[in-house]
Amino acid sequence: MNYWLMKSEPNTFSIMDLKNRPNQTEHWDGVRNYQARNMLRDQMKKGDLAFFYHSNAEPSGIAGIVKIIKEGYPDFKAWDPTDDHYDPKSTEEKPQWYMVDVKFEKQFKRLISLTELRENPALKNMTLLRKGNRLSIMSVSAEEWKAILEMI
DNA sequence: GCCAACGTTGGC
DNA sequence: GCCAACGTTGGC
Repeated sequence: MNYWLMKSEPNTFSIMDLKNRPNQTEHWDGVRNYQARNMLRDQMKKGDLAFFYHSNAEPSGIAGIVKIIKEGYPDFKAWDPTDDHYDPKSTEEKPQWYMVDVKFEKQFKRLISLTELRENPALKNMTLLRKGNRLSIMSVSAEEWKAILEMI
């Protein structure tokens, strides 16, 4: 069982949007970075939990938790020329990009802001807080996961 | 294989 | 809107 953090811009897709989806389930598509792709494809397992992080938000921070309900499979939106995330390098025979399916698990009573996360000494080595880290999918250690839950 | 130019992310 | 930090592209 692994823990993760997944970023989304709430203007595009927020935790409330996920909560309001049929079955509270959605594809986590559109990841176009190889490091993040590898985690989606190879490491995320059914039943893993992930923080839903709101990026480019006011404020940015962790809004809640989702569960991985389907492991990595080809991101078919990369094959659709009319889609914003279309990538001609990806084909059905040789998919370049992968996605997982997630299900809404819970929304925190309040958002834990990036500022608060930075102020927690238990999180000082967290990937999210490292300078220049722009990955949209990150691994979270069990210790970090626990420390964040205690901040609610 | 190097690296400059360009594009993107995302905090502020 | 600015810009630092990265990732990608493509000429050589």
